Amino acid sequence: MAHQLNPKQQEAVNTVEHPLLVLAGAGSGKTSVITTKIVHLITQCGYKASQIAAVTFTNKAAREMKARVSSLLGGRNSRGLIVSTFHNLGLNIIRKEHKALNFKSNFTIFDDQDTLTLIRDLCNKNADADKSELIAFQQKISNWKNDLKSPQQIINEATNQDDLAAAKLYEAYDRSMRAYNAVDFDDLIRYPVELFRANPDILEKWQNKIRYLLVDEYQDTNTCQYELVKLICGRYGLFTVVGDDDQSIYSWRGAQPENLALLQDDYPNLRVVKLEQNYRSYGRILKAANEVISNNPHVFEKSLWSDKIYGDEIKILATDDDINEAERIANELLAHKLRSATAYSDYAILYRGNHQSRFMEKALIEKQIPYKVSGSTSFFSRTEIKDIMAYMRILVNPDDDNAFLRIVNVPRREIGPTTLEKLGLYAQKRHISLYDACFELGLKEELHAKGYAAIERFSKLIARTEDNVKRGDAMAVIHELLGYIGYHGFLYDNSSSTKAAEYRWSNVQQLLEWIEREYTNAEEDNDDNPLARAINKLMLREMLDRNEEEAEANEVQLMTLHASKGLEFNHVYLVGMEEELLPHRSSIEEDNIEEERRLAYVGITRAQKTLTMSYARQRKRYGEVVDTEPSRFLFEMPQEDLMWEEQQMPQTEEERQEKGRKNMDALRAMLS
DNA sequence: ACGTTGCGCCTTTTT
DNA sequence: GGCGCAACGT
Repeated sequence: MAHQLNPKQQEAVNTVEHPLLVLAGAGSGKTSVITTKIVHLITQCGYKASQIAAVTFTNKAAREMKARVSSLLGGRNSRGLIVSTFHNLGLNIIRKEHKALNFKSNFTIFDDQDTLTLIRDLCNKNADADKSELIAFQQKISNWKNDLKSPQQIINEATNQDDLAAAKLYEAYDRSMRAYNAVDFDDLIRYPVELFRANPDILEKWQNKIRYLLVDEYQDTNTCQYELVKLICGRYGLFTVVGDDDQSIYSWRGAQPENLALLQDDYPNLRVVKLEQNYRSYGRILKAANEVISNNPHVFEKSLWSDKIYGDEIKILATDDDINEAERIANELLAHKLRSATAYSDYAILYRGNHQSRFMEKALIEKQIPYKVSGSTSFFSRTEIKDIMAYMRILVNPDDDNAFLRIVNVPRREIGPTTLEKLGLYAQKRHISLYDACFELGLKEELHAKGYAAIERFSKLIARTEDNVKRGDAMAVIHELLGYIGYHGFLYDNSSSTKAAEYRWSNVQQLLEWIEREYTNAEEDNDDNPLARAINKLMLREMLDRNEEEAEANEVQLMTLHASKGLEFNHVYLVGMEEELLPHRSSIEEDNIEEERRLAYVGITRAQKTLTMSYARQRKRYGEVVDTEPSRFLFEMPQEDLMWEEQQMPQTEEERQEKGRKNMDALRAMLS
């Protein structure tokens, strides 16, 4: 990392009086610029740390930035400095202003899975719908929110029956979310914007609080997020945004790289600084990256250069199939490590989709290579985790019917569909939540005695626990709750093996540890509802890969290309370089190759010293073996810098195993 | 009311 | 090759 800033970087830091756009190519030291600038604002320009906010898109980036700022500031006070994701900033605004927004202080966050179940429930009342349709609705609603369109607007604009039906669904969705006292990810940005637009006094309060705003990865902002930036910065536009249109890989999430160009219209006195010196990659890698991305159209022309050495050729491995690919990557990695005395943490294996990690993991385990898969959100889609989270959410926010339905009969309490349907009708009639309905006197008439008794037992359990949580030691209460409902035993009864049950229980333990940590943090902040705070943070996956020490551990890093953005590694393996994978099939169909090319560009530019790419001639897809073709992006790279490597594969299984043994022996010999 | 089994459906990327 | 979902059996 450059200690001394180059003139362009210095200019970006020193430009304080004007709104500033920094066009920062890959590896051009943009994080240095942002962090140095924060320090500059505090030490040279009279800003208090608490008047500055820096916003990023991922928790990882936020955490790293925070660490770097505080190390740069040394002993100086960084109290009150906001470094967070857009979503976290929005969450904090909503928490502080929940009254003006008509939310109770114990509101909770719905993730995509939760919103999908809600949409399914809403649809089932009208007609039958299949999954892809539901997801389409979900995306539509998300897009409308990101474009700041209200349900009313959408209903008014609808021109045909289908549009109208979708718009009506949006309206019902919005109503339900309010009734649940819940917000989704898009709402975390949307509500602050609506709030600021409708309440100039509240806006002014926040404008006074945040005097200077810095935005990282600005090309990833959507309309709503840009609006939030504009509102907070007001007409003086005291901000620095840093972005690179070549690294825009989130358009599927509503990101509008056009926001880069829009800045010039919205702020005529905008200054633009380009950072074009790359401090990361060897020349050959940078050349290949530049050549690939030159196939895309560009709004801002820039040419990245590097004064580093040229480096080794880029290796292209042609492999037989996905299993063979994983084995050979593992072998390559191991051989390279032994040759160059590097650490495992110098290596990263990058892929297009999460499912690709499985083969890699298997190969790495076989060769006893330590690794870490990062960015996988799958932990939170595990049933045991969703169950416990649902318990937590109902404790925080009893109006959350979604959470209620998930756990009302888990573990089994003899509460079946018939009882629940009657409960649901009753609640609907009175416009109250399912939980509240449990305590209504009239409910007893509607239900069978047995059903009512079961419901009563459940609702009283929740009420009692909720009460105990408020009284004090929440974590002890939660552990007691799990013991009372016998969740541990439930896992053992419902898992295929003891081993599986143990694993699932250890997941629960992990979750409880995270909750405890966030809970303690919230308590130290004197939060009035620490459990709510902790659960919402967990919903934003804030604690994932937070352990910086572990990131430093000696492990090979496995992650998706999306998750790799902003990171760098000495040696990068980019696997699955095939048509229909990268570029992905759906992107080919939607004619959106450009974003896939940027994805490839992001992957290539993660590499500092060596880059190896691989493709498999055959790959299992939907369980069926399919022939594949090498990715077009391989042919877009300068061929004189590539080294295509074929491998004569042993024909039989025995030969293959024999060869594997020989490899291992050779490696062991080298080790000793 | 609950558990099991078999069928058919996808599978991009994330806060 | 893994999920949810529907149908059936207890």
